[in-house]
Amino acid sequence: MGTRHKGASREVKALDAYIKLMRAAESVSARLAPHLAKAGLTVSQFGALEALYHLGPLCQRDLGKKILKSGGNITMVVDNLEKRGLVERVRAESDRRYVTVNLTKTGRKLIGELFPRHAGAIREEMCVLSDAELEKLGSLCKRVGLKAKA
Amino acid sequence: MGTRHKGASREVKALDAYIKLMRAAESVSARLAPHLAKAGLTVSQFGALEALYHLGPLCQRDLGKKILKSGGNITMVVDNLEKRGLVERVRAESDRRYVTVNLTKTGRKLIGELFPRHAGAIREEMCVLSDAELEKLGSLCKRVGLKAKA
DNA sequence: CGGAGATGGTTTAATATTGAACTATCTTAA
DNA sequence: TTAAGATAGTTCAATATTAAACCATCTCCG
Repeated sequence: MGTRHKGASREVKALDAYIKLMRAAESVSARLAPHLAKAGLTVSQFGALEALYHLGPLCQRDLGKKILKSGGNITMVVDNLEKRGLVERVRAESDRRYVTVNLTKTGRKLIGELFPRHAGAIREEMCVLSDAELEKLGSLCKRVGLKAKA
Repeated sequence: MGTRHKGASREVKALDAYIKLMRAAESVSARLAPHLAKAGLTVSQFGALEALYHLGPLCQRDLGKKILKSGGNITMVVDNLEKRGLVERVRAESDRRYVTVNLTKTGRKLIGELFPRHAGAIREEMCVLSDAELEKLGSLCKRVGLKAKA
């Protein structure tokens, strides 16, 4: 068997794994999103609140890094959260370029109640895998995801 | 150790795997998208062309199922592909509710050239994993993704 | 000091995305 | 045959998303 065939087979395996990875992520997201929608939150809005909840106040740039979104997008997501009174913007005194995003009392209450429920829903989604399989999946995904830095 | 602690540990594992799954999918997508953008295509547009290329003409509903998008979205994606002359809509004679989407000669040429290059890029993205690991990742993802039907 | 360049955020234009309301068409059953 | 219900597609409103242009601010020299 020549390298040409070997290369083709390798490519099929890579494509197949890639497609299944994407489908899994999309399927799980799609099944989880309605859960958040009931609380009137989009996935990004939830992600932002969750980051602020677990990491404390962040500037928009750091928030963007955490939820893997562009600067322009963060402006809009924070805009919408601010309109609903869930977060507030505070211009940093030391360096006036930075805007720190803080959870309001209302926002903290919402995410504090929602997060445990959402975590439960995620556990339900992943329940088809055993503990060992979850770890295996996590470690494989981590390597694929981090490939960028290589 | 009581069930409470066991349950919590299980939840942490599930959350951790979930986050890594999402990150991996987003990271790979983000690294792949610029590749398509060079050809002036978005991920959805590429997905639609690729489905038509490998499966033949499809009605919009089937196209939506293939690329996991809503009906309203398909209308727009096909609109934009049609504007660029890559696909054409044909109203079905037998049942006039259906619109069949066909690749044009231009569209077929584009996806025919682009697909192999894109597949190569995907292989590069997945190259951190061995063949066996790719299969393992694929099978775990498949089970998580298909959980919906359960 | 003062300009050059870097950095954080906003705005804008284009496309994506969904759910819901709506139109057109088909099917079914009374 | 015809009215009711199902189905395919479109439209609309809202938000997401990005890249690029842009403004404000800061830092670092010279």
